[in-house]
Amino acid sequence: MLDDRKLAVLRAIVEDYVSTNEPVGSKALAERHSLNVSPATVRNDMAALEEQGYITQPHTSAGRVPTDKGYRLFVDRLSQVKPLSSAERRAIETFLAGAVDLDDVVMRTVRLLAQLTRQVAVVQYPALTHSTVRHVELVPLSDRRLMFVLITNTGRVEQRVVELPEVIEDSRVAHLRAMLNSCLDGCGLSSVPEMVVDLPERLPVEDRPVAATILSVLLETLVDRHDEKIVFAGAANLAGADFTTGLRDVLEALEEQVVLMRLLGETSGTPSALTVRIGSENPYTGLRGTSIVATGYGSGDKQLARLGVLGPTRMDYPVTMGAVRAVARYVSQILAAS
Amino acid sequence: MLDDRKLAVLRAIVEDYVSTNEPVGSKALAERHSLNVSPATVRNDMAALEEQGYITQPHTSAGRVPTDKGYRLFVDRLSQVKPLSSAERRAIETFLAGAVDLDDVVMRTVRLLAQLTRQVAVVQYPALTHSTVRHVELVPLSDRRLMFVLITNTGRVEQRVVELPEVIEDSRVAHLRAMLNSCLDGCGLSSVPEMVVDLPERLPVEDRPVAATILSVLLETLVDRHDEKIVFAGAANLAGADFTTGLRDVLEALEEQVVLMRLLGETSGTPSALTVRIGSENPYTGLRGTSIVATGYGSGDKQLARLGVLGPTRMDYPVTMGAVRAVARYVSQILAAS
DNA sequence: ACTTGGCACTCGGGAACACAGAGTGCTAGG
DNA sequence: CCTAGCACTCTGTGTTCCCGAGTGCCAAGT
Repeated sequence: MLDDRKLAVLRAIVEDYVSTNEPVGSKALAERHSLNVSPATVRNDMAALEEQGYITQPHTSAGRVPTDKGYRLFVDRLSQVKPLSSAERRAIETFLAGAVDLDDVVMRTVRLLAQLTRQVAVVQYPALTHSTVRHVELVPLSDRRLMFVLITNTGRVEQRVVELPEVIEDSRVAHLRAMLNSCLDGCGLSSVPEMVVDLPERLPVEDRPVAATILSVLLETLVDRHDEKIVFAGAANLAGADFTTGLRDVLEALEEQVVLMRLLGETSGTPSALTVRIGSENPYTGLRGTSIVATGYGSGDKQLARLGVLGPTRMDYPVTMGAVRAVARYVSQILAAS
Repeated sequence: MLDDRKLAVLRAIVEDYVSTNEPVGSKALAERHSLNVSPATVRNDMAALEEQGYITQPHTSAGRVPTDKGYRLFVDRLSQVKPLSSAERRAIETFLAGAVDLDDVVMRTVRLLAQLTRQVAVVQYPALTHSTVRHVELVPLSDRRLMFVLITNTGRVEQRVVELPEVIEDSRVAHLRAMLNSCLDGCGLSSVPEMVVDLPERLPVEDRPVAATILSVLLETLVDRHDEKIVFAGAANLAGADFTTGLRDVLEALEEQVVLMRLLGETSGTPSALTVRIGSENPYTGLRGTSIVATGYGSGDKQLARLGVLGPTRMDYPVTMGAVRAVARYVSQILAAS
């Protein structure tokens, strides 16, 4: 059905179209790529490819353009991820190494990725869910309010102000703090709720209301932040490209946490594998015309979160995939080290 | 030189051009606005206004368009800030009231402002400089590393990992923490350096190297973050407009912290006053064609930071200014209350 | 002295049109 | 199964033409 040469033709079409942004015709194809066949032959193959929906022509007698299905085949079978140059690797390394805290790591990552791919980069903050508690801190603000701070092993810090049901003096706060820390230190955030359920009973009866209040805020924090924080950068790279759907829709989608979330995708299968979503495969209507290349990252074996790149369907997939994979690896290293 | 009617004509031109986005001609002007003069008279006035550089025509015999100078006059003398509707006020209030922490406040603010003005909103995080220390926390991570956390009265949290020169056990950490807090609690960040200068001497000699390390990180934190964090939202609102300079430049500018910083502007005179920068008055070349409306905000009398809106020169200044002013006030309230 | 109506003038933008060129599909021959 | 040739079909571009909005100026009116 699709012999080797037809595949070669498809590959050539994708490559040419990506680099020129113009529909590619049979003659140019036969010349530029060493197919060793005549344009007429190429035309026959193209007709077959079009028949099966891999390419299409914008209007009669213009060149051919890959369809989403064509890109899909290209990504799955005709391309291989292109590794970065060693210069690029060094650049990544030094750039990421300068980060001072988690915010900084994420910010540098997203900018780096945007610059590397010349597209829009999207990075999700490391999930709380898979982190462990490193420290819990209670800071008295006034006699009826205190600030609750949760520090995780990935360097993330969550903070909330808690209104207390009663006045509480510092020594009791200190005691509570000690209890909380001894109970929670090192335990996974997902197991916090069960660890904490019988905590009030182990406290003197007069401390229980306060403890309950604090715990409810703690649990709320864990739940609230289940919708994780996501940042993006490189919107300027969209300026040149033209989308079927209009630039506005794309920008709007980028500012919706929820949409970004679904874009990066639920971990499908192996978390460290590259996920590619092409055009209409996309869950969000405003983003037909764009493709997403994403992957998970995380220290060691656990996947902490995901990052990726969004660009026009007409993108250089091998290069983009290479960049995404490389950046994910380096970030994972950095996070593991801290 | 510029009698009342000429000013009225200028105002009418600005208003019409802003709402229609098309050069406005003498006939339409005389009709729509009740100037009670003939088109010919209007033409004479327009000629005078053009002579003095307040308006210009894109090409011979098209309507007139305000110049930057024209907008400037309009803003300074011909318009008055338009207050928000009470519905809008309520919306602001409820939307901002739901914020749980500082990040949340800033995020909600910037989105709110973008939505309200249908333009790009820019918000600077409350400056560390004018805040005071609420608490300092030291969290042991391993025997040679600890996390240093600084909490300010505006709810901002700064964190750094500190590599220690020697192994240190928990009791000494606790002692250091107590010292730091008793010394720094409540004191303004700007005065931290002097407060801290003689601290090592008040410690047992064996703690001094460790204390010095921590203090140097503390001071570094204060300096580093002098370049404040800035966020923006509403980039999608740029999609429709066309800039003389190209959308790309605008988006690029928005991703440069430094540029944004200068955009919001150094506090010129009264911090709570509205600053308007129109087109070429702008410090950054890529942003000719855009105007900025900004103002300071802060709890009480101290200005903490600035926020504002960026849009095409052709914007509805009275409405935009009203929205910026209102949001700044509400944010100030929220911050003061927490 | 200012306002007004009249008038000739200027341009930009859209419609109509022709044309060159790229690209195609088809068919017949190797 | 590949190839060469050929007729056909488009798009994009350049040209021309014309309409109309809008102007500037002038002379007459208040």
